[in-house]
Amino acid sequence: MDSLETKRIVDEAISKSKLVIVIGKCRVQYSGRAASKLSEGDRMLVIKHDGTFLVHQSTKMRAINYQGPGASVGTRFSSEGLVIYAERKTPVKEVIECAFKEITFAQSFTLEDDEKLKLFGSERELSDLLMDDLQLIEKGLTPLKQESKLWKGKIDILAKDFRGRYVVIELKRRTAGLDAVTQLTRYVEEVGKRMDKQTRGILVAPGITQNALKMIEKGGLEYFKLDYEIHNPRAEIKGLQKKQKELSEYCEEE
Amino acid sequence: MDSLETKRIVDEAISKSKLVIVIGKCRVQYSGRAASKLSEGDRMLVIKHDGTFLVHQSTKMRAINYQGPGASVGTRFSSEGLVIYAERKTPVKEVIECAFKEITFAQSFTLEDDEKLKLFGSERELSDLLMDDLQLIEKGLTPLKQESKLWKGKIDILAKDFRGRYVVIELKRRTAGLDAVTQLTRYVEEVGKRMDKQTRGILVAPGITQNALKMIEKGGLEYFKLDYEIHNPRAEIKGLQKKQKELSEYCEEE
DNA sequence: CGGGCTAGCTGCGAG
DNA sequence: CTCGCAGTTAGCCCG
Repeated sequence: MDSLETKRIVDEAISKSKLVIVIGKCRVQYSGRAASKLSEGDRMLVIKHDGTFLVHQSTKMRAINYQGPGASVGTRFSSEGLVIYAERKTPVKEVIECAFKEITFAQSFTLEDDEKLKLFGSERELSDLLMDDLQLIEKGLTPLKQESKLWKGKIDILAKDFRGRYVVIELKRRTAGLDAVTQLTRYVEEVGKRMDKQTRGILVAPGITQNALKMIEKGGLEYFKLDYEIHNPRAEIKGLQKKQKELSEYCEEE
Repeated sequence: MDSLETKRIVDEAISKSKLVIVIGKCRVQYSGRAASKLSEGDRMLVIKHDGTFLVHQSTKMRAINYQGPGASVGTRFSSEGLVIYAERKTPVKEVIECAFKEITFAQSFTLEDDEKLKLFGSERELSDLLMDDLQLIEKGLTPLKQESKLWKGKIDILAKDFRGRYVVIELKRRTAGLDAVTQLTRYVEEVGKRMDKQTRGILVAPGITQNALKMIEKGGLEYFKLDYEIHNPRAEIKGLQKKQKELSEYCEEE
């Protein structure tokens, strides 16, 4: 396909806010938050009307090189042929350039689409379900606040147990790892200092890694296995299995 | 465009391991790790030969619905028209279905591309630079091990200072937040327990959030501002500014 | 395979 | 803008 014709197609697509696809052999260069070079090969370039600039290889989900929404796209000719580029100034100056040696295909399209994705089984949905019935986790547990903000971060659910102790609940929609435990630790530490040394912390997740569980136990925290099913169009909590460590010591244990 | 013809194009693309693009008005359903519904609208569907299945809307970088590499793709006719789907069994059963009401465009392409991206300015590259000259951070600092594996995770750089104290270094290529500090805390805690209570922890990053800095200070840790530039084709450390808190107490301070 | 972690993460939402 | 965090995170690497 002709470079000049391709340039016309891309320029027109940009001015008319259309989506444009260019397929061909190209080299890619990027410079900004990081920098990269990609030698010649066949790729699919997609440019959206919001400035999104995606260079896809023949495999993988993610674009190998890209520019996010807000970029300004342009075309020019170099000694090598047609160069399509996208530039962004904020938060840092970034440039991506795609130099086409051969062009297989180029066409623009109008996409009308106002629909938003309805997603089920998100952490927020599970959190709402738990807020409605914390008893599922433990009898006597009453919700205080969802998304409670501390300076050390944001607590998923803050509650009080039957004895009046604060309970920090960290919820994960999938297997929890060390990061989840450190998060919980951080919150429990702050609530404990600000409110009450007796503050408890419960990690609620469908699974947990070995090391994370070990850390939970050493840290005097608790883990609750949460089984849920996504019925579509909504999630539902199936059953809850306790695995509670006897509240004992927050004091260091070797 | 004709549905039957589109089906033929997609089926042929799958069997011949080609990339195929379908553009048109469609509804999308997904079920697996989560579930979702997307009402009718114009979208671009991209299917790669490795099973990657991407449904793109007219804006944003990320596909609104997708299936990763390894999915098996197929087509069928329903009462509504052509349905293109992708299925995966591991790690959990997942299905995505795209039901086309109208088809604007459908075509397959062969993409030959063996090139890998060369990326500069990655955390690993910065880590290597630091290992070569830890003196930049502090005189008398000598490297012990990179990517040292602990029980509680993986330390970026483990070193010893001029007094023989262990120093855990956590490196971030961009502004560090609370998560980076908790990570560091986790490592310092383990090294401190296993090796030496005097273990220090240094967070090295080009920036740090207010709360993260507060947490660094309260936790008796240190922060070093790392200025680097990516010259392409490699990163280079520009200057290093110390902001060291006098090593004082690991004991709790209110 | 799981486990831990980076990512040019992206995207969202609150301040 | 910044900050904190979820994500069908994806992708990598190492046991």
